[in-house]
Amino acid sequence: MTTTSDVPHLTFGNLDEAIAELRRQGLRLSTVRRLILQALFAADGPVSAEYVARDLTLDVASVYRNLETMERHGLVRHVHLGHGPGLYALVGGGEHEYLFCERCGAVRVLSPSELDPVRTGIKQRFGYTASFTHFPIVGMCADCDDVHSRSPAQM
Amino acid sequence: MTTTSDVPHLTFGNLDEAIAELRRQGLRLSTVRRLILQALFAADGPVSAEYVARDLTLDVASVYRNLETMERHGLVRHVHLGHGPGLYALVGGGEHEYLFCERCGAVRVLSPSELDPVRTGIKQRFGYTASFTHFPIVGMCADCDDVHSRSPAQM
DNA sequence: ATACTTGCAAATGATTTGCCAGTGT
DNA sequence: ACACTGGCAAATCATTTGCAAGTAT
Repeated sequence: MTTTSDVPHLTFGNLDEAIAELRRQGLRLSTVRRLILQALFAADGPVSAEYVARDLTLDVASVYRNLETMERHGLVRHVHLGHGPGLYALVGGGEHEYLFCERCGAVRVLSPSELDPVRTGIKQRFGYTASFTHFPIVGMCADCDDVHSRSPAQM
Repeated sequence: MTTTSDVPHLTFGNLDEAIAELRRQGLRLSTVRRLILQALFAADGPVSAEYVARDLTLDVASVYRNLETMERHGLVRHVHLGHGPGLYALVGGGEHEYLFCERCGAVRVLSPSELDPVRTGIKQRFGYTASFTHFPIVGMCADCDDVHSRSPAQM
């Protein structure tokens, strides 16, 4: 599986901005919260609560609780790429919509503007204002499409 | 919450066709399987395993097992509309892609051709061949968009 | 007759909640 | 000081698996 987002996950310019926002939201800055933000900031894509907890030797429950709190306050967001746990990422600067290849697992992270033309088409045809932040656009990436049409072997 | 699919969920022309396909797949027709197919056929949209089990007084495990088997054989498919259990529907004639309003819960069921223009746009821009059968297009339906822009009250 | 299916119980994975001790402001 | 937060245990929800008895072909 290839991750097409070579650019490190764009979020707040730096950790301090995220922390500032957290305070602006009236949230306390606990050690655990700082650690979680650091972890999300360092990650090169969305990660599971379990991963964060294990990585930092924190209780998963605390991690879930904090992610949920920070999500309610707009600092964090989670996606579902297929089955398995939800994956969390910092909200911030740029990218938070997803294309997911169900064959190889490739995740392409996009900034909203990149999907605006698609969104416009959907709005015009169906009247829905679509968002691909919580569920990705699922499909087959170009590489897998090729492989797939060359070899008749089904997935 | 409004279900925009007024037309009964299109699948196989009738139950017998689904059963014929089941046999063609080398699967046995047990009482439980017939009941499940009937239930899916009668439903006006995708339903949870739990719902089917409760409705028919069957064990959820059996229902899951059968749905999974039939899904592997292409008779059935499941979607995730938000959190909560997966929702199952018969595959067949027509409609099995979804638009889901995350505000009011409205589900609009579409046949693939209706989303082909959207798919084409995605293919051209990103090289992905998208499918909205497993995850819907999530967004805000026209009604909710209106309400939302009129009243500043957030969801 | 044989292989596949069933219900029931128990296991698993993801996430949530209750509770009391500890910490941020 | 006081309200919020952390860890730990237990609960909950969705789904899966093991197993012995029952059923379809």
